[in-house]
Parts: sequence; C-alpha cells; structure tokens
Amino acid sequence: MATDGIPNEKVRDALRAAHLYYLQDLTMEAIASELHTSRSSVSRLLGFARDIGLVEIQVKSPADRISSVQDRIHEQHGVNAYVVPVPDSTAEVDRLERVAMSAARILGPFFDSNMTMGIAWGSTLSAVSRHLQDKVTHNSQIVQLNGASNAQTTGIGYASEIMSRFGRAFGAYVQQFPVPAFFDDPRTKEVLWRERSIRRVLEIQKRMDIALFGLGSALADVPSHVYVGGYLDEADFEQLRHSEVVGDVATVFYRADGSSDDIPMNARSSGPSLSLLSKVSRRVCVVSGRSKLPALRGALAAGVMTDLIIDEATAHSLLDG
Amino acid sequence: MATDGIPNEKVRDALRAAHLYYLQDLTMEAIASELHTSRSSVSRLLGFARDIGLVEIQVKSPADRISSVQDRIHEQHGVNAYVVPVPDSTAEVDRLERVAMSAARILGPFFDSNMTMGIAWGSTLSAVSRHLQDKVTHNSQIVQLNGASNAQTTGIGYASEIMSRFGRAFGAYVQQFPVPAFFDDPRTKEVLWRERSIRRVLEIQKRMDIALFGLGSALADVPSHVYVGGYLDEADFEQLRHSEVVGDVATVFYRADGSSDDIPMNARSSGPSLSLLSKVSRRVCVVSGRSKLPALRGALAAGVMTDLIIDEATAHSLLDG
DNA sequence: AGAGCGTCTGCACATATGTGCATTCGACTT
DNA sequence: AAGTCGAATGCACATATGTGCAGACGCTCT
Repeated sequence: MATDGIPNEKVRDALRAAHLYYLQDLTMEAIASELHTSRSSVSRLLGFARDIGLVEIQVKSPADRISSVQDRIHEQHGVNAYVVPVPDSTAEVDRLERVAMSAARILGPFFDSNMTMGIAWGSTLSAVSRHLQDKVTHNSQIVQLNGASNAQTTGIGYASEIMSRFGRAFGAYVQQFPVPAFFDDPRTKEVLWRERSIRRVLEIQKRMDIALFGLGSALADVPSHVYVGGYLDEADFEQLRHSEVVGDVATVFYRADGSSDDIPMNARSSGPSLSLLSKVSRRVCVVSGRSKLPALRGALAAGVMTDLIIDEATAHSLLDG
Repeated sequence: MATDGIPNEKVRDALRAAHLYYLQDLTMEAIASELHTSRSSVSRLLGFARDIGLVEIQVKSPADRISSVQDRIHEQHGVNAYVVPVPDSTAEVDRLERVAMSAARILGPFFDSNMTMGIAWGSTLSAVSRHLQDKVTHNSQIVQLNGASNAQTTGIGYASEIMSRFGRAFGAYVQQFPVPAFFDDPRTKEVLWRERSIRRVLEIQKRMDIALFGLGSALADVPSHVYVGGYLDEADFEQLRHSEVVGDVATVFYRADGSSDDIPMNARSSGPSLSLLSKVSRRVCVVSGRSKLPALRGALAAGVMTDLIIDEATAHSLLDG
C-alpha cells in the first residue's frame, strides 16, 4: 500500500481542507466549522496535506523569461538551467540548503510512476533528500549509482539514508548498491561486475529515466564528502592531481576539458562511466557554491547533464568567467 | 504586448519573491530584507504574483481517488467529473460562487496558447469569469457562443463583460457575437447567417478547442438569466412547455431524453446546435444547485459535455435519483 | 479493571500575513 | 516653479496562521 498506516479518513479530510483552502480561498476558521473541528486542527490538517503531497505549488516564469541568466546558460552550454535566487551574503551552508530545497521542488514533476531514478550520494544529495516533497507514484524505483562503503565503514548509514528518503517520498522501491565506492584493485571490480546480483543493479541503472547527482570538486577549498570521508588516501590524491582531475560525478572523475579517459582512478570507481551516464535521457545536476565552478565547467564540457539547478551567484560566475 | 503597462522590474521582483516564499519557504520578513524593502511590500508583491498567475497551486487527489463520487459519475455518465466540496447548508448564491471559483481554477490548465475557447453567458459563466486566475497565453482567442441582445437592450454590458474578463485573464483575443439571443423570425437568422461578418464568427466557433457553458433550467424554481432578462415572452414559454423542454445550453433547448429536434425555438436561437457543439473536443459544463438537476440529466443524456464541474450536493442527488 | 503509551484535540499564546491610511516620490501639466 | 495626479512605501493595526502544552481518548498489556 502506498498510504502506509494513515487512516483513509484523515486523507479525505485533508484533501477536502486543501480544496477549500487553496481552491476556494476559505479561511481556516471557515473550513473548521465546515469540518466540525477546531481551527488549529485545520491548520495541522493542511500541513499534513502539504506533507503528503496533496498540494503542489508551482512558480512559473512568464513566457518572456525574466531570468535571462537561465537562457544564457542554455545558449552557452545547452542545458536547461534553473537558477535559484540566493543573496550573495548567504553563508555557504544556507546556500546549499536553499538550493537543495528548490531542487527538491523542481524534481517533483520530473519523476513519476513507472520511472527509475538513479541517484548519487554526497552532501548535496543529502540536502536535497531532506527537502523532498512527498508524491505518490507506482511501480517506480530509486537506484543507487555508486557504492558507498570504504575501508573504515560500510557507508550504509549515510548513503542509504539518502536513498530511503527518496524512496519514502515517492513511494518507490529502493535499490541499494552494496559495493565500495572505490576498489583497491580494478580487477576486483571487474570480477564483481560479473556477479549476477551486481549485474542486476547495473541493468537497472542502465534503464534509468533520470539521473540525479551533485558534483565533487577534487581539489577545491571546500572538499566534497568523498574527499574527507576516508575514501581516498594520499597516494590516490596524488594520482588525481597527476591526472589533472577537476571534479567527479558519482565518483567518476573528469578533467577540465570534460575528458575522462585514462584516469586510473576511474577503473577502480563504482560509479557509471560518463559515456554510460550520458545515455540517460534526463540528467539533473545540483550545484551550490562558487567552489564548484571548475568542477561545473568540466562537467558541462563533458556534457554530463541535461538539467542544471544552480544558485544565483555561481550561475553568474559561470557566465562571467 | 501581454505584459500591459506593468514595469518589468516589478514582475522580476514578484517572481523572485514568489520563488523565495513558495519554493524556499522563507518568511516575508526574510524576503523583505533580501529585496531591501518592507515586509508589507513583500506581502503585496506576493499578492501581485498570484494575481498575474506566476504562482499555480494544484490540489491533487491521490491515485486512490478519495472522492468516489467522481468515479461513479464517470462510470454512469461517461464524463470527467470535478466535484466541488460545499456544505449542504450553504446558501444557493454562495454555492454558485464557490463552484465558480473552483471552476475557474480547474479551467486554467485546460486552456493554453494557440487555443480557442467558446463561452456561453449567464449567471454561472459570469461567476466563473469573476474568479479567473490570470494565465499568459499567446495566439489564443475567446469566442462568444450565442448572441446576447434582446428587445430591450443590446445585452452588451452583461455578456461582453464576461467575455472581456476571460480575454483579459488569458491575454486572449476576444471575438464577440453581436446578434440577438433569439430571433423573432427564424428566416432572419437564416439570412443573417449568410453574412460574411457572421460567418467569420461561426467559422471560429467551429474551430474551437474548448466550449464552456452553464445550464439553463427552463421551468425550474430558480429561473436562469435567459428566462428573466426579457428574452422570451409568454408565448415563447408556452411553446417551450409544449416542447417538453427541460433545459438549454447556450440558448439551445433540449428535452429530458437529450433530444433537441423539432423544438421550434431552436430555429430562432443564436446558439450552436448540440450536434455542432458535440464536435468540440472538450466541452466543460459548470453546474451549481439542485434546481439544475433536470436540466443536467437532459444534458447528460444529450452527451453535450465531456467535463462536468459540479457542487457536491447536486452530484449526490444526481447519483441518488 | 487499571496502568502505560501514543495520538488527537482545543486552548492560549506566539508569529506571520493582510490592509487602511497618511506620506512620499516622480512624472507630467499648467 | 508650483500644482496635480497616481503609484509605491512603510507604519500601525487587524486578521490569519502556527505551535507548545495539558487534558481527553482509545488502545494494549497485565
């Protein structure tokens, strides 16, 4: 069942309240008397209705796009841009939070029944997962794009929490990917990739309709989760520097020109190769913060995304540079 | 221009405010400081944003339809039903008002650029027109379905006000139909229908993508606008009674079984014949109040509508009877 | 029956939002 | 330059909405 343990009656009331409030502009007071309950209950009921996704609010830019920034990004880089307004003064953390919230809202309409969405993991995705609006879908699934365990931990807690938040929000089946983020030996990966249990996941990945990911910025001042979680050692870093890596998508690395060939680390990565990724019809990238700029430029050069959700300041920098 | 005399800057701010408020859940206070203005201005800005249709709020019934009423109506009568929740105790006038408000909201998504919508006129349509949400469309038009003038007045004020409200809300071109609601002599109609200026309108009607109308209930306790506005005289009423008429759509009459042949009054009516109307792909009917029930049954029998927007009580009566 | 537990309710209060009004600002007229 | 008008602003107040809390209610378990 999609409607877990929630009494059907409550949903019915919530639906009715939402209808009266949002479609008929009644005040909560009026709705309360109509439902024979107190105003405060109505307030809570409406909150519930929003939570379970009975109410969808869209903000549409008028046909004559105000935010020409989005258009210019589209022209220059061929991706659909969603520029999230955030004042420059905002702290980096808040900025990510706000971009993530918008991303979660934008994502809603993208995902629907009978679809498969692949998601990476990291601080960006974690933030997005915390702001997802519920939306009922059927026969849909969420699949993890790259492994999360490392020498220290299984990484289960972090990555799988992201996964399950997505699964819960959409009522989708969640397919974990229980492999390490990076293998010590590329041959291990090759062997493991032949296992049926793994191939099943790889097959699902291959059929996904949407991919959702943030960007890792290898050597930026604000290192991404992959770079501080004990996934890589000093030798690995040295190797990345030597390969002139500027960023990664789902633990697959690339250079400033978008190329990702002959980067030894990729043979050890559990993530989907960029060429495989680019077969997905919709590839949504969420970026927040100027420190991601080099990684973003590389990712754009690689043509890794079709849709970009980005904060205002970084969007401007992207165009200025 | 679609964006009349509104300074572009205001729209930009409104869009930004809407984004921050609806998509990032900021408080108006926070938005005010971000836009360097006062909280009250933000409140007004958001109101403006809603007015010009930057914000769209949808209430979606979950897949497992709560309101089985809609489904049952669909099964029994083959039309898409939208049941508007209204308590039974509500006065007839308020009821119409609330149904109209919901209708206006439901209508929004139906109409888009490059479309033509034909509309009737009457108290129901008038109410709907007063609650329309703005929506920017291009190359779209609104066409009047039936004439509005009578022996006393040209009817211009009333009908054309409805028309122009629709036109304004959608930024659509408005095509009036400057003929009497009923001709005294059917031959006058025949002759006039050959005039090029009239044929032009008839051509537009023929190509419309949506038709929107209420129902007239001929002999009900609450007579419709047509029946009190001096459009018909006592002889006409007698004739209608004799023809066993139960209602009308855009001044075209029909019987309880849905038939409309051999009703003399129809030869004098300026409205589109039911057979012509039924060629329109989407035909939306708005009904409020139990007194419309006989007219509604007849209209359903005639298969005149594809979508029905109706108040709860009347919907129940429809199923019960 | 009665204790234990979690959920739901309405109250009272804390916040957040809407709006009349007087004032200011700018564009345009005389 | 002064005058006129309308739009835009912020203040103060009126409404509307959100939420902590204590009590009520309906369970289960003993």
